[in-house]
Amino acid sequence: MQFPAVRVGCQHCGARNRAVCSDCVPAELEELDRIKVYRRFAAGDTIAWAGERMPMIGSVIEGVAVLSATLSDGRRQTVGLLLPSDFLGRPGRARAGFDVVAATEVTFCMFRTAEFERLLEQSPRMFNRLLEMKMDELDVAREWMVLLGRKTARERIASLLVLLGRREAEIAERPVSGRVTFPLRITREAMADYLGLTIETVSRQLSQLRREHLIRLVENRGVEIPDFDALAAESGGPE
Amino acid sequence: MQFPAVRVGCQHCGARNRAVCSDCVPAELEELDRIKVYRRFAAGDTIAWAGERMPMIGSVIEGVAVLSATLSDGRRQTVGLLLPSDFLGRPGRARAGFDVVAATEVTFCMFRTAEFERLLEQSPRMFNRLLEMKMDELDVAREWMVLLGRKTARERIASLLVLLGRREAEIAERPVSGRVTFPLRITREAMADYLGLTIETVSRQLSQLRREHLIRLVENRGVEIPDFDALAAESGGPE
DNA sequence: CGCCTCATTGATAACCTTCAAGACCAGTGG
DNA sequence: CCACTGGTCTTGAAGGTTATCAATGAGGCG
Repeated sequence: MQFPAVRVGCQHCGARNRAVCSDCVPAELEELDRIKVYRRFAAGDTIAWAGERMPMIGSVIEGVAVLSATLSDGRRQTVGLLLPSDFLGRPGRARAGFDVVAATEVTFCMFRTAEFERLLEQSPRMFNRLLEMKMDELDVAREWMVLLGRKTARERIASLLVLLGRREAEIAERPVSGRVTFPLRITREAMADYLGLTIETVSRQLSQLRREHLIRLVENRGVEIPDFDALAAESGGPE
Repeated sequence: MQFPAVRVGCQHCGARNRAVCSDCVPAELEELDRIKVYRRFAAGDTIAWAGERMPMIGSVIEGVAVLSATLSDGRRQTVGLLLPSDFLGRPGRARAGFDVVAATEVTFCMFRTAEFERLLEQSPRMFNRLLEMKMDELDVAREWMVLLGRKTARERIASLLVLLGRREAEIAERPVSGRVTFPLRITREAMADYLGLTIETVSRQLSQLRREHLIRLVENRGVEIPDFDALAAESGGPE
């Protein structure tokens, strides 16, 4: 299901400093402003199906969407998180490579693919920014391959919480150490799909971390990390 | 250990039609020709360490290199294969994100990072090609995330053999069905690192597939697939 | 209240890893 | 020539981690 969403001027956009448009000059922003459309999706909505045409591409403004693949027998693996300012879509390719699903209510700032590609050609700044973002995504995907291939369930949970906590602190421009608190916006199922686990294992490992006072859970969806570095030490990182 | 390698003119380069330089016009090729250096590495050589400076970036001309991550306790996960024409390095970033290791003897066509970046700025064609290649890498990495997160050991082995068999058939320009034969160039350890398994599990699953006549092994390193589609059906693909 | 989704917890089982032993082969040096 | 060594691979037995199956609880909403 799709809802209309309030359209905000680019100058006041929350994703402005990190999105694909972040290096744009005022003239380019005006152009984007003219062709952009806001789209809001409810939690659970499928935004695009793997293999189907994607008529629009754009940035997440608010909320969380996921990229995921489904095997024939129903097994599912999330292969990417789309958080505010992240870009959805592959310019130059008409079809989606993966399912795109709204994990929470999510708002996109979208463009018709053809129009966006035309602007991209005329804006080396935006083109460059897109390359940077795609290379960042690639690094993130590869880090996640390490998690999926080699980390234990406990380490996977810790890694995810560290990732979300770090992202939260960055956005709030707070130090990423000591006490960190943030809302877990996604369900256990979404966590399991992302971590390559089952919801039961996710639940058990969260409980275990809670029993060890490495985290606290507030009504299932709020996370408090009393000592960020202590949790990070459980995430099986490289050093 | 590093060996000198014969320097070939770009016009006659085997990677020319698929590498980052594939869309370059003659003037750009001349420029690249002037600043390129060939480097050859022996199987097992470490080409770059994660976190260290990478003074050169460039394309694989021949052989296989892998990108991999190592956790503090020695667990290792391969996160990318570099095959001929693939690009190594992240323009704009001085340090390697992962270890780069020669899986076989491998030859690179390399450039000083700064010089390459300068050319990149002046060549929208090459810039565009680089973006395409990075987005391809991203899709491949995400497909592999599905394997690492959800597939069984048997499916992982089948997937790898199908991948290698398909590439072999493509290069030989033969149909990718019926009987397919190719050399396994890599060790069981390299397979295990790529598949997120142990060498024992790799060995057992290969033996199991052999017992079921889905594959034949010739002296441990040659693979014969009597019925490609039958093996593909064991790979746990999406449909 | 009944019904739904989401989450937790327990019991059991499956799969893969770990530990261990041995085969095979190539290279090396006595 | 042969013993010795190191590397690669296979196979077996045992154990651990996670999945599966099942029951229950908590919270939202008609």
